[in-house]
Amino acid sequence: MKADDKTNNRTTIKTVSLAAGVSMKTVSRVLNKERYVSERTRARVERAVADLQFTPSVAARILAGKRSYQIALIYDNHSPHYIHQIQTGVWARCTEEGVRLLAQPSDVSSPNLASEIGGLIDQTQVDGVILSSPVTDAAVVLQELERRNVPYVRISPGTEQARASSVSMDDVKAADDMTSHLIALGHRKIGFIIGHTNHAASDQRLFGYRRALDRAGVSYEPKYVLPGAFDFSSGEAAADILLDLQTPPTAIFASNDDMAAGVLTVAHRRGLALPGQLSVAGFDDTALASQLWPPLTTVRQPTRELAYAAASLLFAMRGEVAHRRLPHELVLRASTAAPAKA
Amino acid sequence: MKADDKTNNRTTIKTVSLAAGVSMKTVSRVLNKERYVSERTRARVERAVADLQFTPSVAARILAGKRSYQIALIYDNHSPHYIHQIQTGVWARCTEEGVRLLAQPSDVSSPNLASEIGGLIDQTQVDGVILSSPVTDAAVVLQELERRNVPYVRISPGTEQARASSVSMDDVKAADDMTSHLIALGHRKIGFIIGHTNHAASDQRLFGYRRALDRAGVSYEPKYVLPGAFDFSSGEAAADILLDLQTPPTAIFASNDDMAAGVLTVAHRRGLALPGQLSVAGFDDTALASQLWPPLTTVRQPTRELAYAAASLLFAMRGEVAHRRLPHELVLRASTAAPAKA
DNA sequence: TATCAATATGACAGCGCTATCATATATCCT
DNA sequence: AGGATATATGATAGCGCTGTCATATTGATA
Repeated sequence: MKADDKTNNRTTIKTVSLAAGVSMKTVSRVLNKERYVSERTRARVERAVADLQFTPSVAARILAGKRSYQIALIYDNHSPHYIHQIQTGVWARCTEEGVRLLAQPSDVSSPNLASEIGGLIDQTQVDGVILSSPVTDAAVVLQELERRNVPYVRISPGTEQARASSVSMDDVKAADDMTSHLIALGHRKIGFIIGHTNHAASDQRLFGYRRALDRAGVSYEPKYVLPGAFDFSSGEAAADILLDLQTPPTAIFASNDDMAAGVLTVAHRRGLALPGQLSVAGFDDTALASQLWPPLTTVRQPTRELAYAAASLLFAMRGEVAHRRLPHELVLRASTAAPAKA
Repeated sequence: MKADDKTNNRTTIKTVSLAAGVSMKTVSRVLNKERYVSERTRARVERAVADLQFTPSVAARILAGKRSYQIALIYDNHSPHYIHQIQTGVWARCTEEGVRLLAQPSDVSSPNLASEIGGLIDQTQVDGVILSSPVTDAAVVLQELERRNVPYVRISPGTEQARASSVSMDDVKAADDMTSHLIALGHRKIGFIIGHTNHAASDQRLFGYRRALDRAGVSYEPKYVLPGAFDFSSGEAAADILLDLQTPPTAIFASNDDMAAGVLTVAHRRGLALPGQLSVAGFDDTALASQLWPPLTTVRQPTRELAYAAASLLFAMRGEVAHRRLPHELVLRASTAAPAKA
């Protein structure tokens, strides 16, 4: 990349101060909405800023001040749709606040995760971090952030920790709701595909499934519960096993939509009538859910809203720990129905 | 967000220079891989850097130097999957280069698009920009970047411009290939759903479709060609119209996978046997394509690779304009087959 | 009117780097 | 050997802001 010849005619705070007839410091005060600036002066400065189309240099602000006007979003998630929602939500809130967002993909299984994140902080001096699952549960990361005294918020499906702020939804309740829906339709043999083990939500959803069965007096059958990894192919694999059972389930509840899509594919491949011979439910309400056939019954996870709320929490942070819980919603589509008579 | 008490014990280039027994400037030279540093000195400095876990402050570098070690990726695309691929590709190359990536969602239809981007550049002093479709074709943006002398690369499906570097795939050829595939299967009545009009690729794909028909001596029927907007519901709408025709097409080629998913849904809803009664083809090979039923025949667009190549081009830029074209690939799955006998 | 706090503004240092220029040493040629 | 280069290193001045401290200016209070 060619060295860009910035022939020093940048508009700086000095240019503005000259134009407005005040000191640099006063311009700085206006820019930062500090107290003790008279209305007249403020107006004059704002005028000059607008006329000159002045935009302060983030670099200089970071170097001189304590704030960097940047926060980082750290994620390691293989669902593009989920990440996109998270990014969009956080970004929206950042824009309102005039703060820049650095998106930082990472790898929770990397041995030097903590030092990578430490490096990021040193380099960019971000003044806050938002963590999305499963990085929310990487102890080394939390430690690193605490050691460096960097405020952070966890977007954490289902889990709250006393030490750090978080936003979450009630995964247990959501899975319970979905399972109860299937039971209400008349299903008694309900398969369940667990999510990836490094996501805290996976346990929560499993627990919700069991709780609903329990309450309804439906016996829990370990053979109906299989591990998955939140991806399409693990959904296919689990579905094949479930449908090969002597008494296969009449409904399968997958811990996310991708795995549910895998179940649908297997069902189609086997020529099953859907939803008559097999009901399928997912979790997340990704774009995928409504584009499948039959359209997928699922749980709408308020991802974008969670992300937005997380950023709000970060900006409002004053040292204390806070938690926000956002409501989920059962989205009933055509992939679930009463089981066919035996 | 609480003001982070940076109790000034930051490791700086000065700390390192003291430890290594050289001047600050020499440390800087090593950091920037400049010439004229002896092997012995370089080793000593690198040692000190490692020992102290030193990471230079991006802010100070930007302020002092000409480079900012940051580039921006500007996009406005409603396909999370596409954006994710682009981000991942660019990010990978940036990481190799030690450059930070700012992701900048934008809105091509916004009247102050140019000034937003101007502001971004002023604020962050990015030393290069990567544009993804459809921002690639927003004239105001290109002008703004040129005016400010910021190097940029366009990730531009199908279009090359003499004035700016770009990476692209051959959309015309790809659409031609797919259409030819359908013709080879025996289809003569082939529906086509055009992409969103603000994407340059849309025209290209349409042209490829026509060219293939032409070459094969299949007559072009305007009634088989409908507008779309690259989203699921426009695919559904177009499919409904096409399948309501007196002599409906035996195959439908949609300009992207989302619209193809819409076509599949309509076909299922109408109880058509797939692919016997209707072949469906998409474009992009998003994750969706293989998760639908039947799995979708589509064109694999090398999105990630395009993004990676775009970043490479940007870093290698020395003022001259360059173009790279990457190969696409026909992905044949179960959604296309010979038409059923009439 | 004198005294104090609250309000309003500015001068100036310095954040952590890189650019520029000066200087010192090694290597080459005729 | 004696200059002319190429190589290697350092001293110093900013980059564009914000923090700190000093200095008005006002209004409120006794």
